[in-house]
Amino acid sequence: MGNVTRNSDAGQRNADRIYGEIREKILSMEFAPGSVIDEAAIVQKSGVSRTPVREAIIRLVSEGLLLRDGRQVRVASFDISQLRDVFESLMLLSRSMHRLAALRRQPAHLTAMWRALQVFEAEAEAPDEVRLSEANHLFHMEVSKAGASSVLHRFYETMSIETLRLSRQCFIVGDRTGYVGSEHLKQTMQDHRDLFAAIEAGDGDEADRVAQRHTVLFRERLTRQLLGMSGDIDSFRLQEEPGLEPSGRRSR
Amino acid sequence: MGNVTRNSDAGQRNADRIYGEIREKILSMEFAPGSVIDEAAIVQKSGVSRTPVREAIIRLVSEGLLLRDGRQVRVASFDISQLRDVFESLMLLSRSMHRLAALRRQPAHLTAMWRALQVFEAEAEAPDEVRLSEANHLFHMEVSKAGASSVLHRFYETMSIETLRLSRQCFIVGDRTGYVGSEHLKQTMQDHRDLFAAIEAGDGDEADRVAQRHTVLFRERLTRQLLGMSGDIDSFRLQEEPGLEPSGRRSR
DNA sequence: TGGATATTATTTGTATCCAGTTTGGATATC
DNA sequence: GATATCCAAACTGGATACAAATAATATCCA
Repeated sequence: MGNVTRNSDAGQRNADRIYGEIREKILSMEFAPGSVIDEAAIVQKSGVSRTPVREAIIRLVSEGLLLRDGRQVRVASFDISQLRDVFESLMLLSRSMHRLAALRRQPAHLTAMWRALQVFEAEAEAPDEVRLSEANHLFHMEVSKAGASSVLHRFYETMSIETLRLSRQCFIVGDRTGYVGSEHLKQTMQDHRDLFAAIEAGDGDEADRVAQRHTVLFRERLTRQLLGMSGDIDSFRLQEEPGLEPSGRRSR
Repeated sequence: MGNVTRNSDAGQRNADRIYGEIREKILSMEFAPGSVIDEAAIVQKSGVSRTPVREAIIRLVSEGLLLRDGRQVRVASFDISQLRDVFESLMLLSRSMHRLAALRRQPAHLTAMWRALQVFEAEAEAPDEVRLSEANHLFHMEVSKAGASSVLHRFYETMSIETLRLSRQCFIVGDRTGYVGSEHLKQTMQDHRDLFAAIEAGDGDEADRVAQRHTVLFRERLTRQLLGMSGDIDSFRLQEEPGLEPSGRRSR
């Protein structure tokens, strides 16, 4: 079960619980980007009253995961005009954060990072994209905790959540041929290990460099997915479609 | 009247109005950092019911201006352990943002920036610290709009709000001797003009450099204020306090 | 007199209710 | 048949009523 949620249950208030549930559904794409949130339905399903549901929605709007669209509330969606901004900010924050992590990590941080890294590598065996991206997110969160200042950590977490959604969105709409076992996944794991090594060694420059590389790698995967290029495009077999007269051979 | 608030009234909903009012009171230090928010009192004064007041509080908690302290809600306060983080993040975001602004500014941005710059300089004549810091904030917001991506702008705005509060807090608790007309103020205005020039010229490197200088200047003013050093500390006249026996001369 | 427990009061979280507004559908008229 | 108008239903924002939890005070016993 996914749990990217901050308040990992132990939820005291109903409002917190509902908040976590809706958030999870948004991040897991169960609530599709752009779809409207039906408050009444959530009230019905959850069994609580409108008040805690409304609080949850208010918070999610404030965080940017939901947004008010005139009268109704929608799940925030992505458009291409945001892509540049997102990657730009991710690059900036990621590099700075990893540099700081290398300079400030404590032994406890290293332990937590290593554990998260191994969880990711374990997940990389099984072909579950959702769990994998979640493990990846959690690894980067551990790193962020290791060194980022509280402020930077918060910003980086916001960006990371954003990219998690973006990644899943691209996975759904885009090309999803054989990610598990792919070259990209191998490179990702290598990056993680390099990041860990640099941070463990306290090498800020190296951490910065690898973080940069890692962000580029991520960006290229997404763009490739979006553009539908599954590696070598030349391997396509263009075959005559049945039921077309010979003269109907289309250009392209 | 201060108006650092985003939704500059025209607020349709009661909740929005209350949100803006509370936010303003927090930023203006009318609601002191650390003090508890009395929901009932706000309900009484505003004349609306608990529902919109609660919505406002929920949003402000989500933004970090308020925070839940067990049962009650307090105005977020500063402690010295945050200072490093704040300046670190401010430096990072400020430099990046100004660089982007130089690379992407449109004519409309330049107009707005120039107007805000002149408002600041006009305020610099009158000795009103609150209005001055607000004009300063608004200038930097215009710059941020000029070039920062939507994401970066949001982060920078958050930091800027944070530093605005920090600045006012330091002004209240710290040394406040003759800021208006001071060397620091002159340097601030010069920085603003240099920033504008660099951005107008599209010189990203220069914008970055000046932004860095400006952030250092700001940081040094705050630390000086906090440490209570009003310029040359040697000018203190140490005089015998009346009503103390000669042997009672305290160490420091 | 001091400490502990019980009771009360205040505050916060939740539920329900009400009013205003908007949307969808149905009917009537052109 | 199409369009316009009106009515109804549903939803949102806001108000209030209710319940639960915590804090404060008072009383009783040692």
